[in-house]
Amino acid sequence: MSGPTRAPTLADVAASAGVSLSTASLAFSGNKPVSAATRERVLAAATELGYSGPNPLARNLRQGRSGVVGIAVGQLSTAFRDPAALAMLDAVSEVLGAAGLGLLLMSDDDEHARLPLDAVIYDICGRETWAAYDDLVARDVPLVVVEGPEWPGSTYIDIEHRAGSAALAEHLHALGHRDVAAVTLVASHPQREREAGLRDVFPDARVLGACESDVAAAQSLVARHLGDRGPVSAIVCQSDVQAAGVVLEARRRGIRVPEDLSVAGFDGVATPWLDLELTTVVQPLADKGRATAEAVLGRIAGAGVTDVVLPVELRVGESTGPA
Amino acid sequence: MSGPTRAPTLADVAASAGVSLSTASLAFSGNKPVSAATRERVLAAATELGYSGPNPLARNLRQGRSGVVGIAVGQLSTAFRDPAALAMLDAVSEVLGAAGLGLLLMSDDDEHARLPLDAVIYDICGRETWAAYDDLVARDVPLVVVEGPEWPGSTYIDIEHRAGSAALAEHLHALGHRDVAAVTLVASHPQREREAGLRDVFPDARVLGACESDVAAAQSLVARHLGDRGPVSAIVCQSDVQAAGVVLEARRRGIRVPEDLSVAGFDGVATPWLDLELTTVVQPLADKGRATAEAVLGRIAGAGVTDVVLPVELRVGESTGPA
DNA sequence: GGCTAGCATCGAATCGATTCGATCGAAACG
DNA sequence: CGTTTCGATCGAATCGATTCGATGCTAGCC
Repeated sequence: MSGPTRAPTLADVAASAGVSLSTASLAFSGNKPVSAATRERVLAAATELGYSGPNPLARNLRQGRSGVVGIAVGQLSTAFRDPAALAMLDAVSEVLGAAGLGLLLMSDDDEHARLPLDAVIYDICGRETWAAYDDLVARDVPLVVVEGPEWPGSTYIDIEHRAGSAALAEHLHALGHRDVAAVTLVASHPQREREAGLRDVFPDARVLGACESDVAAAQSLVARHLGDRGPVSAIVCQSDVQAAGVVLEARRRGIRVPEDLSVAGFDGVATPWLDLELTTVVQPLADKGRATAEAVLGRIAGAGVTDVVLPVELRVGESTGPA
Repeated sequence: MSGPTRAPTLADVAASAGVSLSTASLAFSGNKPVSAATRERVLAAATELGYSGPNPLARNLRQGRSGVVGIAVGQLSTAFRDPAALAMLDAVSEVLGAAGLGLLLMSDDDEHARLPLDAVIYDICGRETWAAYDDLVARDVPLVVVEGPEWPGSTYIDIEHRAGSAALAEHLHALGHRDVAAVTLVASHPQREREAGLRDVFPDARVLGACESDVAAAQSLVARHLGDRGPVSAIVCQSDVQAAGVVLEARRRGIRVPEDLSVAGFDGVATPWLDLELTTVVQPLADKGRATAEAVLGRIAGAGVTDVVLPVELRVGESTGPA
């Protein structure tokens, strides 16, 4: 009938239903009881006017919350290439989704200061600095840091990097290995912890080099550096994906795993393209994600900071054997 | 000095700087010129009061935009297990991020009606129905559908499924193959197009079965059904990840690729854990992501619907050979 | 019958900015 | 010198809801 008339608001609905704005609001939100008849009338008026529910922007302003939680993951392209990151993300999303919160991806080059975030999850992915951090602190946005360095005021979720790494090292030591090398991730807090665990058993373990958690990256790293520093009977990696790359590259060069070289991973994710089961340190990825999400919910609800450290478990597979 | 006083607002800053609220606003937004001296004064007052910039929730209400774009991907855990999805996501995020927009993950079980979204990308991932769709339409949220069925009012981004699939089929036909089977994705619009392309060349090609784009899923599918329906000299898959699973499973059973069986994929992503290059249909994943993001920007800016169909290209690798 | 409870509803304040139109001075111009 | 123009600033309206406190009305109780 009419031209491009503006979208109806709750006030229009209230007027059309013959009730006050506040009653109409209550009919939608259910925050206080409204008689069934009134609710009917309001909803009918809404349908007739083509009103599709309260404007979330307005509600957000009034309530001071946006319902959106950011998750900083460094570079998107590399962060999710590892199934371990996905497993955790999945659990985070599940818990937050059930609470009605959305999850917003933040890659660290972007300018996110203008977005309204109720909290931010900082999943370090190999970086210790992050441009937006100070800004978030200034804006009083609750922060939950996963496997990062502890920061004052932020909740801290972690796993037993050092103990897990040491348990794996002891396993190798018991097998008779003495010349052990590591493929590491780029410098970061968890990386240092893991190296410390390795050195608890092998004080002068060598570092072959650092690379991302990526099959191809590990392959080319090993290809470049395997012969560099004398004989090595075992290589420990910082992810199963890296370990898979090392196994594949070793085989390509005629080195048998585990007969000639033992290889170990970290995480405990499935590697279906590898025909042997990796020896690895299994971390509870889903638990980590859930703990992270629950920490977020707690912080949003105003609870204090409660850190979590989750246990890991050595799983001996077929990729390690006697020296 | 004082107790838990409420966070300062722009009005406080304006008062402290001795300017009007509107001038203070302009000093931050720069939407109209403000003298340098005034801006200095406002910013100084802000610093002193610990004001961390205009509240995004308030700005959002006023401007009617949230700066957040949703992306629906079905199940998170399965959607991003394929590097093709990640490559596209990466490009989307890059373009949207540059425009100051955030990307919010929507898994299809969640209730996202309460979130303020400026637009939604619908990356089908094998599903044709999606609970929130009607709601989004009712709320007039611009929709961009990637590889989905066309829906009135939504922008449509696609690739040449049928032509690409047919080109691959012709390649196999030229190699002498006559008994060809397909591993498919679950029923969906692109899946049907691709089957049509296959049947343009092999009218009675068989479907071994459908599974997700996942190495392990393809392996077990092939393990169950390879012998089911007589001899097959070539298997076409709907993703390189699936194809990798088929290659690995074939080898496990002593079937050589490509000597005994030709295997083809789709997408053109890297499969570093496979020691042979797959024959595949390469799609421009980054272009697809960019086109999607640009469509979103256009729709948010109020532009009309402009669909995009991107070309694909056959890449002959080492996984296909003479029948 | 008078008094108290309790439920449904309403009016008004509020969330924190952006932005339109008006005003005021000073510079530019003839 | 009078007038026009333009830039800087201000006041007030606005975005669209939620929510607090007050009011009216009905029912229950002694």
